[in-house]
Amino acid sequence: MTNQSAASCDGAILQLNAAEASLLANRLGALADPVRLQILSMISTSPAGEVCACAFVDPIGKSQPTVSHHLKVLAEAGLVDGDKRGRWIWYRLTPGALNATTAALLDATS
Amino acid sequence: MTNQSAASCDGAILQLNAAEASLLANRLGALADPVRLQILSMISTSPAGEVCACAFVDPIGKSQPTVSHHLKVLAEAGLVDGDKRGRWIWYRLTPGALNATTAALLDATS
DNA sequence: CGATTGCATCGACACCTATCAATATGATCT
DNA sequence: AGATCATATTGATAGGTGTCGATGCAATCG
Repeated sequence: MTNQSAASCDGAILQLNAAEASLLANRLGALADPVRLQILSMISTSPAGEVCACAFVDPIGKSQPTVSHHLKVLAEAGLVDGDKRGRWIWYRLTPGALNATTAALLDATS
Repeated sequence: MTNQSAASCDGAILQLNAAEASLLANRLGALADPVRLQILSMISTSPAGEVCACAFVDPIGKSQPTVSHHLKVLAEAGLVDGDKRGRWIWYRLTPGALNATTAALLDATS
């Protein structure tokens, strides 16, 4: 192989700009936590499609403030939506949000 | 509505145990960074399907050690694979790795 | 051989994040 | 109204992470 060091490192084009990459990274970051994945899993497998906030603490084994923190992260990422009914808040998955994120990821990586 | 606080918070079952959740969270964490997403994007859109490590630094605008760090994270997550040829290391996507992660995520959230 | 080049590693730093105890808030029950 | 309960917020802390300059290492070049 001849020496073509300059040419060897050309040809790669930046498809994803920094802003788009950060946006997608943020959405993926909201998913990259075991507690949040367990929360999403519990909601998705719940017969009613919604779970009371109080129902996460015991199975997941974290404190109530910690669970509350993760629910907030998920809500701010648009992955879940809380509905206050009486003293309780029922969380459900935001329709299409998860699929949108995975689709964006697969799209960004062709 | 009568007071059934105890019953109100039952019925949600933990599907994803902590170990499975951590494993998936780690894989997602490897994706949850703008620089790493840009790296994956550049490789995926490269005509040859592989990109020299030196080709990431300029377009992404981070230092060489920083890029090297992110390539290591991606490699340890099994998302990319580096092939040393001469003085250069060519990175390509690990076939199926991205699809496997998104599939695991969608599966965990039914 | 010595010089150069591509990449990894190290050390340091700033920043972010997960976690919990304590407390606040706001709604319901008695 | 006062007590109780579900949830959020605050404050503090420990550990993780992105970043870069400096340096080391291994391979190629001259």
